[in-house]
Amino acid sequence: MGRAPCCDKANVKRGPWSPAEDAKLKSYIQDHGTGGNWIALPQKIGLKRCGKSCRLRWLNYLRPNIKHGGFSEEEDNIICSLYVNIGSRWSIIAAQLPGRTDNDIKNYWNTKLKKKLLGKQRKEQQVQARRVCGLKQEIKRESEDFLLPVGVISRTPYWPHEQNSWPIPVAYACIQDSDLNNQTSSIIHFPNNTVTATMNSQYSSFDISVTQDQLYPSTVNMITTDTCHTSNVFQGFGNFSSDLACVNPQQIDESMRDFYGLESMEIANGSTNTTSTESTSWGDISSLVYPPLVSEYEACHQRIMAQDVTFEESSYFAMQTQ
DNA sequence: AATCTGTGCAACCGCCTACAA
DNA sequence: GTTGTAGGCGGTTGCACAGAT
Repeated sequence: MGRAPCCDKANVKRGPWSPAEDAKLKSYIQDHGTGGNWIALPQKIGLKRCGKSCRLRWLNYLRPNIKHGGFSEEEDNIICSLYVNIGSRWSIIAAQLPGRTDNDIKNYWNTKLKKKLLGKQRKEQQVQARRVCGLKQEIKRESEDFLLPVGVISRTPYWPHEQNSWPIPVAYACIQDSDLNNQTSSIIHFPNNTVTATMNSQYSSFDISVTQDQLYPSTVNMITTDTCHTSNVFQGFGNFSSDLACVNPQQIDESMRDFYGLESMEIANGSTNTTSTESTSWGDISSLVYPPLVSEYEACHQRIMAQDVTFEESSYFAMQTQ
């Protein structure tokens, strides 16, 4: 049968640890080690504490070389970078920061770092909003001067969050090809790359290719049951976003979605759909740590190559590589 | 001076996985 | 193969303190 019960929960002390308890636990572990059995440890040293509580106290507070507070700028960057790449895997993040505990990093993130980043992002958004406003007027002016060929979108496309972090397209077109099963291609030119979206009405799907300086051509395919009016492709994308699964193996924190302009990656029915990568071991994650921009670019590129990315992320990827 | 509100952080809770019996 | 606990982890709670009203 199974092991002996963990502890008598009715007879264990809870709440803050006293200095005497700390001293007892620290002294014993330094002399004898944990013995590989946390549950038996408090009884051995006469502490009326649950073994789990002892373990937590040792790991988060009493362990030698623990650092508290005073996170450096470099540590901030590492935490942010890893959070973007792997989410709230605090123990993995802590493993990259000697002397830091997962609990400490978690608290630091929730109470300070998140707010710090949001403040930074709001400032950037304000600047970008002013830019977008000016560009919108410019595009509108230019499109009015243009003699548009059949199929070219003559309206400002729907970008779910263009007021935030979206890349600004410099040109876009919608082309209907009657020779290819009435496929409709939408081509969006960004300053340094091009996103081509081809709608295949037969299979209710989109083929999206992102080309960046001819170096990273890649294709993703998004199946959808939605319908998309050829004259309104971009509005269609806005709708599809709600049907797409979140690519990251964890739910991206609301604030971070906001930070990176990925709010539209909401998941249908409020579920936390993830891809098959969820249970993947992260292995050596050092490449994800630094420098952030390069690692995010590579991670995103890998996902695109694996056809495991949403349209929004493709655009985000395009933006990041500019 | 008293009360309210926000913040930081230690500790707990509940869940999952590995593994001993 | 099954059962049930230990260990580990992320999310949440609750308390102490500081600053604002």
